[in-house]
This record gives sequence, C-alpha cells and structure tokens, in this order.
Amino acid sequence: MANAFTKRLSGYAPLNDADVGLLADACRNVRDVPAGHHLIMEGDSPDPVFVMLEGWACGYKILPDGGRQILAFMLPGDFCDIHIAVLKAVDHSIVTITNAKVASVPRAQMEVLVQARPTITRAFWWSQLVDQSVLRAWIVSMGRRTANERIAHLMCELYIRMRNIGLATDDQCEMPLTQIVIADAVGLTPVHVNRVLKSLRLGKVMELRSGSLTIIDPVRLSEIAGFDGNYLHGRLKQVG
Amino acid sequence: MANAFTKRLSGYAPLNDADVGLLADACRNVRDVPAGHHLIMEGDSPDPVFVMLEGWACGYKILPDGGRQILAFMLPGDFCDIHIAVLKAVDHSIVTITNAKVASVPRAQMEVLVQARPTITRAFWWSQLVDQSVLRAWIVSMGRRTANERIAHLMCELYIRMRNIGLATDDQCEMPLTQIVIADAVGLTPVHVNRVLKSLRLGKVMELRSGSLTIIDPVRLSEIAGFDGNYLHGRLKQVG
DNA sequence: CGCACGGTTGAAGCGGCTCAATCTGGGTGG
DNA sequence: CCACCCAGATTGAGCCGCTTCAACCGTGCG
Repeated sequence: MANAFTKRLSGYAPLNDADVGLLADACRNVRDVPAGHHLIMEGDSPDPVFVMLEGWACGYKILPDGGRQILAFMLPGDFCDIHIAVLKAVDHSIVTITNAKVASVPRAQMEVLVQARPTITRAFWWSQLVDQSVLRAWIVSMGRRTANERIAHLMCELYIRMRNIGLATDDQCEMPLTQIVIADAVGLTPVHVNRVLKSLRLGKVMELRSGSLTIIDPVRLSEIAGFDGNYLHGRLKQVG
Repeated sequence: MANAFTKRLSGYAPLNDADVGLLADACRNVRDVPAGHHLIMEGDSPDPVFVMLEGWACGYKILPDGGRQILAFMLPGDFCDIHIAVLKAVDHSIVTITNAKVASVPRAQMEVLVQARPTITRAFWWSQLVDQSVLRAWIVSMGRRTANERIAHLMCELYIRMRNIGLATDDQCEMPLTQIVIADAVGLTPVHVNRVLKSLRLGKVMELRSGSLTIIDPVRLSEIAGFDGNYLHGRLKQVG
C-alpha cells in the first residue's frame, strides 16, 4: 500500500491506515515516463497533479536569452505542482531527469482528499512549507554563497532529502545530475561546475561520478556549505 | 472596515461582507512599530501571525560570515509568516524597514477562520501561491540575471505590488529602500548597486531618490528586467 | 564505425567585489 | 541657529572569481 508518496507525507503528519489508503488510491493511475520527458510545459493549463513515485524531475524556466534556471528538483514522493493548483497557466516547465514512474491525480480528487481528511490537509500544508523553505535556502545560496559553497549546499540538500526517503546509505546516494543540470540549478556555467567538483574531489570532500554522490568528509562538506538541515524538516539530523 | 489586508485578499477570492468583517476583526489588535524593529527573530517560536497594515518590512537570513540575504519584502496587506505556522522555530528574521502598523493575529484565530470560511481559506492559499511565485522569480534573477537586470526586475516587482494595493501612481511609488537593503536583496554589494542605479538614472530608465521610485521609461525598464508580471497575479497588467 | 553528448582542461576577458576616500543631508545637542 | 555627527550615497583604482571561447577526451549508442 505504501509508496514513496505516502511515506514522505507520513513524515509530516500522523496519517492513519485509512489516510494512507486514500492517498495510495489517488496514485493508482501511474505512468512510466522516460528521461527528458516533459510533464508540464510553460503555458499549459494545469490539470492533473503529478506525483513522483520513482525517478527524478526538475522544474525550470527559460529566459529570453535562452538561458535556463532550474527552480526545484523533484524526488520520489514529491508533488510536482500543487502550488499552481489555481493558476490559469503555468509559468515554468517540469521535465524528468531520469526514467520515472509518475502518478497523475485529478485536481478534483485532490480537493476531495483535502475536504474529507484534515490530517491529509495538514500533511499537504507541511509539504508546501518545506518546499518553500527549500526555495528560500536556494535564494540564500545564489545571493551570498560562492561557487564552492553553492554546490556543496545543493549536494547536502539533495543527499538529506534522499536519505529522508530511505534512498541513501551513510555516505552515498544516487545523484543523476549532469554538470550542465547542476550549473543550471546553482546559476553557474558547466565549465566552472566542473572545476568546483574537481576541487571538492581533490580536497577529499565528496565525489560525484557516474550518477552517484559519495560524501567522503561529511563535516567538511557541511562546513563549506554552511548547511543547516533543519529547514528540510524539524526532526532531521545533520549530515554526518 | 476594509484595510490593506482585506483589500489584498479580496484580490484573490470573492470575499463577502461577512468574510471581510471577520478578517478585519482578526486584525483588531494593531501595534505601531518604528523602523528597524524586529517582528520575528531567528530561533523564536512562532506565535502570533503578523499582518502588515502600513509600512514595509523584510525577512532575511544572516550567514556565518556575517553577510545578509533578504528573502522577501512585506508590503501593506501582506502576511509576514503564515508559512512558518507549524514549525517549531523560525529560521529567519523579520524586521520593519519603515515605521509601520502591524496587526498580530493569534494562531488559534487563524485556524478558526480557515475552518469556518472556505473563501478565506482559498484567499490564504492564493496568497501563499503568489508568495511562492515571487520566491521563484527571485531565484531566476539571482541565478541568471546581471546586476542591471536584477535591480530592474526587483523594481518592477515592487512597483507592481504597490500599484496592486493602490499605492502607486502611473509612474511612481514609494520605495523606502537604502542601497544597502537593495544590495542584500539582490545579492550584490552596495557599491555596485549604486553604480547600477546611476546608469539606470543616466539612461533615463528610472530614478530612485529619497525613498521613492520614478519610472521614466516603463517599456525599457521591463525589457531590461525581462519582467513578466503575471506571476504576481493572474489578472495583473504589465508595467506601462 | 562514427556521431553526439557530457566531462575535462587551458587561456584570456570581464563583471562585480574590495578597499578607500569624499560627499551629502537629516538629526541632535549646545 | 549652528556645529557636529553619522548613516547612506558616490566615486575611483585595482583585483579576483567566474565566464567565455576553444580544444580535446571518453563513452554509450544507433
């Protein structure tokens, strides 16, 4: 019955079996989508809500000059777009990064869940708050952190989120991001991302290779990042 | 009966007189606070919800190295902190920028409003969505825009938000921000903010002087900014 | 095989930072 | 009413982190 979605939400509110059942049922309509497939395109009118069950996706916006800024990474259990529930048209796109399993839940059914189940409402609300905290943390990174710090911080965030849904070991997790994707997320060029990753590797801090992250020195890493994981969830432990 | 708060929320959902009455009543506990006064300090446990009725405030976070990153500007009618409703401790601070009138609403009363009035719930939800869109727009700015573009974009955002609550004329509005505050918001140094403002002034695009913004060439300004105001509200008009 | 895409490395340029000095205006005490 | 003060605004000079441009490598895949 439980899937990545219900697991994540259980972390936010004490869902009982009936709640979990309803949520799992809402996710019954599952699609397999390949990497690089768009779930939502800028300008679409938002209809179903997408929930990631397996695989990674990201939301991004294209600028007039062709540049791309990634706004969020969606991991298993994450909503892709509750936030745009009421808007007429979406102002950004969402694309899968890996092959993925995605559930699509009709808006109407979401409404029903929210109406009927206060605990589910609360879990949705929390989920939203956490997403918003992540956005704020990104702003801090882009505004005031150097390239090294930014990348270290992003790796901390993603590692902790992966660990939080049981997809990380003590010192590593999957991290299926190309250097181009990382660059578009942290606001740097791929070339510079490459140099930063090299220096982190040579400095024996962390290693990102063939789609997976290995944290060699967790203390150093979170020092460099200035990482305080609390924003991801009240009861999260620190890296290391 | 109506105040800046009920006016802003009316823009998001069709509040009836009873709704407006309840909201206005919730805001009955008003305090006058001077500029530079902290409404919330990092580490506080969040109790009342603050609503700006007059004046400006901003939320920010201090980094280990002493740097400051501003995360949001709060204008009349804005919530300061619904988002942190459920968290144990706040991870950022909120300080007034000008003298201000601030209503504090007990959390319990907020809950009552949300339970009893679906339209109010919807308005809160919308308000939250708009806030989140603003955060995303900031990420785009910090990640992919130059200093000129960033500052132009911020000015567009703030002008439109001011106009939206009836506090702007065709070509100007109050903008009580020092260059230091702007620098902390857009992730630049005050020195460079100064140079950018100078170039925008000399280029006859806009002028920021003694706490007020004058838009000289709205078309150029929004071109420079790459500004698309839709994210602030479905039915917003463009600058100019 | 060969193409395409991502990773890697080097060299040169530039946007924004740092450091530092001067100017300005509003507030304050005498 | 003036002298002073102080925070913010302004300007200049030099520096540095990141970008740009360009080449080359490695590898998975049609």
